[in-house]
Amino acid sequence: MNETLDLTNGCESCPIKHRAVCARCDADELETLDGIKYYRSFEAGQTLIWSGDRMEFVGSVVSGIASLTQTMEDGRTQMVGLLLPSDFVGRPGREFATYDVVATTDVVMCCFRRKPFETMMVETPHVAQRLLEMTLDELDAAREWMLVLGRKTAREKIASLLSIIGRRDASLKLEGMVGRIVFDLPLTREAMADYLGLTLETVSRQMSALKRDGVIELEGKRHVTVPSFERLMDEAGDDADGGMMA
Amino acid sequence: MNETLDLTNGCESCPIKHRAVCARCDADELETLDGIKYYRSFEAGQTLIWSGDRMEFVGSVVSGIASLTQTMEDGRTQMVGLLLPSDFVGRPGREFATYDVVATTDVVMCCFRRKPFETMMVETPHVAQRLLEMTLDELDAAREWMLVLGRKTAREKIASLLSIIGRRDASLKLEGMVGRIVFDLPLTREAMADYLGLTLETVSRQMSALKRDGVIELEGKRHVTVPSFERLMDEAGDDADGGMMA
DNA sequence: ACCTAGACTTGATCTGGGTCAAGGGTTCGC
DNA sequence: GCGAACCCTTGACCCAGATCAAGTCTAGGT
Repeated sequence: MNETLDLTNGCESCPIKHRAVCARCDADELETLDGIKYYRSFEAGQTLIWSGDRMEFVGSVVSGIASLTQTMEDGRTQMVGLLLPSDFVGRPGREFATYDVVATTDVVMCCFRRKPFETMMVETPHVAQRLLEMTLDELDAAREWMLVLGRKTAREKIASLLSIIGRRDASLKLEGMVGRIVFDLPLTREAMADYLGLTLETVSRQMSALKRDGVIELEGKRHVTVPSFERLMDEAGDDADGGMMA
Repeated sequence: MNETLDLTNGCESCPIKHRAVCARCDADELETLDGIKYYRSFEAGQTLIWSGDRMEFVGSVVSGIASLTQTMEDGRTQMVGLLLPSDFVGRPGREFATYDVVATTDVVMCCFRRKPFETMMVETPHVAQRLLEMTLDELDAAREWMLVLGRKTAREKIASLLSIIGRRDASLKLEGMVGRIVFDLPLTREAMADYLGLTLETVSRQMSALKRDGVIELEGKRHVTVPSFERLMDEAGDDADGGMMA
């Protein structure tokens, strides 16, 4: 299940893309980065970082999916971020983690030791600016998610999640987000529930309902076909310019 | 109701605190900033920026409270950010707003024209780094709020909101967050509901319940006394080291 | 003094999604 | 091939919070 690690892809996934940071972007600097940058693999289900742990590295996801989750003492958990390839993990300047980071599928990370990374960041304006951009994108995503969590119905929540995953997945293959989309759900029903603030039973019921109503087709539990992305957006309540013409 | 604008406070509220940006931090540079930096007042209820509008400025809140809200076509609204004094508004590098920004109370903003601010940001590493820090803080706050929205009960949600406002308000006056705290709620019941993903009736009922149970005391609708901050934290489900000893 | 409007409270009722419980399907290891 | 461990589905029931509907309280305005 663990794909072979492709270093070229690793580079393409790198969100930093700066010669002083990403060795793959400028191979002749590899020497000076020895011991600062390294790859690391995690198995599905493994917790990469526990909340409260000292963070030894920051880095970006090369392949696979990880998630940030918060847990209350009584066990209620909420996923607060989904880390897809090229997403950045870790907060420069903060020594201890404030969320659990869990591998949802098998994951390969491109890691940098935290301390030297921080030093480098101060000296390299490019990187701070790139990180700022990425952080602002994450903030936007988090806020979009707050609307989903606070105001949407269970059905809309599921449709929203499917459209996010579908969009991100499909954007690699096509432009324009119209018509048929096919992808594999990288999340269990329970993980979906944790993301959406629902129970896994409700997720299951709503998936069945969306299937019954022809919004999605399911092959097995995970393989999803969306016949009409506009219809899905509609169900999500996002209505991205959809439904304009009668 | 609009307090007299105190420029000294304006400076202290400034999150940027860089001589090339904040004229008040280095008065003799004021000349060169003419036309770039300016103050602006808004009345309670006024919408500072509409989602989709071109953003002419970025800036920080000097006094008062503003909020970021998202609205669905059918009118459901969710507050996705609360802007207290010193918080930054606007996304450098993005031309159009993605949320409504609404003045919850009368608000004074310290504004910078967007274009020159962006140019300056590229040339001044300090500012990008400071903005990164602030954005990371906002991201943390947003994620904390996702847990609240997704997994907490109405009573816990109210307690969480009160503890956030109380903490931020009281931190100006005392350290250590223990015992009695007194503050004025800057939000209507409806705004609280929009923040918490509830209806205003539920907010009202839970406020009454917390009062009945002695967690808070109310004088009028807005003046809140919290006899025991630990108790409030407990109600919020945060249990900040509280309840250790039987 | 009276009127109006906005902010808030409280009650009665309804319902979406939670909870509890009993299955089914697949994929392991043996 | 058989049990065990997951992951998922479906049904029956219940309850927290939404919805609908009166009010109350206070601050202005005339």
